[in-house]
Amino acid sequence: MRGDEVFYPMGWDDNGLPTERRVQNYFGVRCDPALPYDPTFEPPAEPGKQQLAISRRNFVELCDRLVEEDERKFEELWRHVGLSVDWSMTYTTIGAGAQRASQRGFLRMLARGEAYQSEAPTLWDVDFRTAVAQAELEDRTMPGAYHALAFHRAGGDDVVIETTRPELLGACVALVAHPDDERYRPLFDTTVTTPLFGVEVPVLAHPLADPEKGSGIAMICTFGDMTDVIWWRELQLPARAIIGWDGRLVAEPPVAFTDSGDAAWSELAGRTVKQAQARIVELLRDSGELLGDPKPIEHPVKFFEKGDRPLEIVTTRQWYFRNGGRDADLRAALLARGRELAWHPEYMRARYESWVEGLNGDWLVSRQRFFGVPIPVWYPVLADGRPDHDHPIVPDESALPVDPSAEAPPGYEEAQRGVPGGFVGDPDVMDTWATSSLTPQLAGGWEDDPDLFARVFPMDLRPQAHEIIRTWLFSTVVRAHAEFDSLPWSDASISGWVLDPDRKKMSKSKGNVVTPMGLLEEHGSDAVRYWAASARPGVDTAFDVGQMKVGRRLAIKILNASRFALGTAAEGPAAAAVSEPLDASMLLALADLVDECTRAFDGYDYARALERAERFFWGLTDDYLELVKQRAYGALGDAAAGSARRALTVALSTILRLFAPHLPFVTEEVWSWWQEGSIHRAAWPEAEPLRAEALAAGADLSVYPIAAEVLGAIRKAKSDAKVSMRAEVAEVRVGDTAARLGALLAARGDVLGAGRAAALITRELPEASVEVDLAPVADD
RNA sequence: GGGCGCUUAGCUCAGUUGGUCAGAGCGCUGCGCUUACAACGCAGUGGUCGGGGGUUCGAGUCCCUCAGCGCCCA
Repeated sequence: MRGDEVFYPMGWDDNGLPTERRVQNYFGVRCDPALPYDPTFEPPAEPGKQQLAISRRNFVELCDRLVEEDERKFEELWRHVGLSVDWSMTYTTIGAGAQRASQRGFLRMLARGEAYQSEAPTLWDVDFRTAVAQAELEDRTMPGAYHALAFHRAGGDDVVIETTRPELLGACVALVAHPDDERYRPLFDTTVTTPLFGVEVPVLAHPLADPEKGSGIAMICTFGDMTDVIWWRELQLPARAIIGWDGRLVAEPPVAFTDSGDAAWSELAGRTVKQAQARIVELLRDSGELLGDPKPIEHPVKFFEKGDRPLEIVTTRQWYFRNGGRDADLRAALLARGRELAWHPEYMRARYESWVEGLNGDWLVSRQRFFGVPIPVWYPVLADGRPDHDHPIVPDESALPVDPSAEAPPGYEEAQRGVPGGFVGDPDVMDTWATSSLTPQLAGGWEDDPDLFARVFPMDLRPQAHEIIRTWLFSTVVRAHAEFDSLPWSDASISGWVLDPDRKKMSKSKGNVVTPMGLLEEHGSDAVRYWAASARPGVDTAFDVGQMKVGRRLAIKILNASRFALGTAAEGPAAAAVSEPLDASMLLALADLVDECTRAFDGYDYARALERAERFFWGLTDDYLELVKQRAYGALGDAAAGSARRALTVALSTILRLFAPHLPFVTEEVWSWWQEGSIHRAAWPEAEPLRAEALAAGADLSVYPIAAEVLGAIRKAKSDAKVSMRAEVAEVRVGDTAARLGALLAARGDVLGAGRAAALITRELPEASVEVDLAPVADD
């Protein structure tokens, strides 16, 4: 509407865990990469009680099938809503184009040293059996208990520590206390032996030990939490991992235990963390090394945001992208990008900054999953059969996308897979954010369509909700900064959430999700859009059917008012320009409205634009339409009627276009009654021509409001008298200042006509007043 | 623990630079079929703008402080 072509494709983020989980539930299957591909496989019609194990390729095929169905439904939904998406440009995060771009992006990061692999303690979801990134964590408050355990000191008293995770005792590598803690200072650099297992461990000092917590001295295990990782690294301790990828305690003790320790371990091996905790508490109680009863507490525990069990920390080899988490200069540069970006609303920038400032490591991008973009590297297999991770083999960019688990790297034959002197493919896929962080590149045809890309990148706007600032927004900034040394877009418009009617976040597990199609059918798309557009940027908004009804009423009002305005135009010719003071006054107010709506949209405040247009429109129908009705039908002569018809036509045309972005269907409908082409490609209204026309007629802005005010007083008098609005009025007496009376008299005919009044008497008074004498009602 | 946001009529919310800003819609009450509109219109009812303090001639509007709610981060 303002002369620019909008590049607005739709993208489906179909890659990743949510799709996998949905496929598992929908078809009743699970992926076992060890199984061979079955080209004839068809999922059962009904998911069985036991999940059916299928090959990775069969699993991915089911994912592809389901996302295709889902995307068809979503497209139908968005078309119904009236989004002006160019559906010919649709992109995904799992399609071949996305895989190519994502792998290309990976290889470029690798070549520049921004992607690297590292064997390190990693946050691990034992159910999904994958590593997860910092951005995917959430803290949940969980019940726990402090268990007081006695460590033994040669020739001295026991040392008592308190831990919430006694099951990790076998992984204990040291005790730690604060360097200034007088209670434990004498113990530093001595050793103690662990209860139950009898392992000798040192007592060390570190400032992260909190003297206020528990007994002030803690056991360091590999690994109970991220603090353990820091202690382990900084104090150069050995690793004694006891939790496997499946979340169960490993079969063999991680270090030599005493004989009784081995016996105890045999009771624990193979148990889940929870089972192991229950058993070890019994064992410690029996041995007398658990002092007193566990003290229940509530404490924050780290979870994968999509996970059901607390995260464990296991040591694995993973791929990382540099994102400023370990590099102060890069962090500063990304913070500067955050300041360069225009945020709507402005205060959302704080979330970006606090996130970037709080990063404590690089971005872990490899996932031990199946439905995703494969990490495009292979590794040589050494003579002893081990993969040589230090010398990854990369494909040529022209060969992308590649699947290293199905294709051989350049210079190798498939027969060499897994054999010494041959190769193995990296088995992992990338984090879904590693692909969706490229959405501007995917949508704009990065390297595939250089002409398009040059025209659309960097883009203007990222619209998204606030909870994924740390993931989608931030990761997209990271990638654009790395690849193009620029922001991916100039502006970000951050929306809130739709909450359920009780202002709770909708979630599948709570079962309070409302899907939109039924509402669109019940209330109409314009009505649902009206409700959505009424929520101010960044603010969560509760689902409100009442607001939708208001929106529907507004749409119907637009139809009716348009019918009237165009109906009067059919009664006779419209003037070339307005001449009546009331009409000119209304046009002046309309010009101000155009300015206000334009300013609001320019500032991304769509809700304000809607609210102002709506307020003006209701005033227009309540007052202006009533005031000009008789004149428009010709009661005051052809010239006066022409001015009214002109004003109504101009006002209708303007208001429709102001509403068009919010209420695309009703405005398009009315537009089609009397205009060529789509309203959505019509020019956005301009204030100046309206103002010029009004001023040429000698406009006085105050005519319209005072005429409306007096009409309102007449209506009130009739309402008080409990008579029809058609009732005749004998006389209206208005007291006011000379200037306002002058404005009122300029619309005298309109006021009398609309009020069905015979006479209007004015007098100058310091206090404004309106008195109305109703005409006597004839008996019949 | 740090940060951000919110707290205005029974409900959902507007109130851009301090001066008709105490508003809208819903709800409720009453009236009305009026050649745009009865699945509607008109009119009315309704709030010490979270508490306290301060700046100012004047404060929902600025400052300080306290409380509650929500979110982000640690």
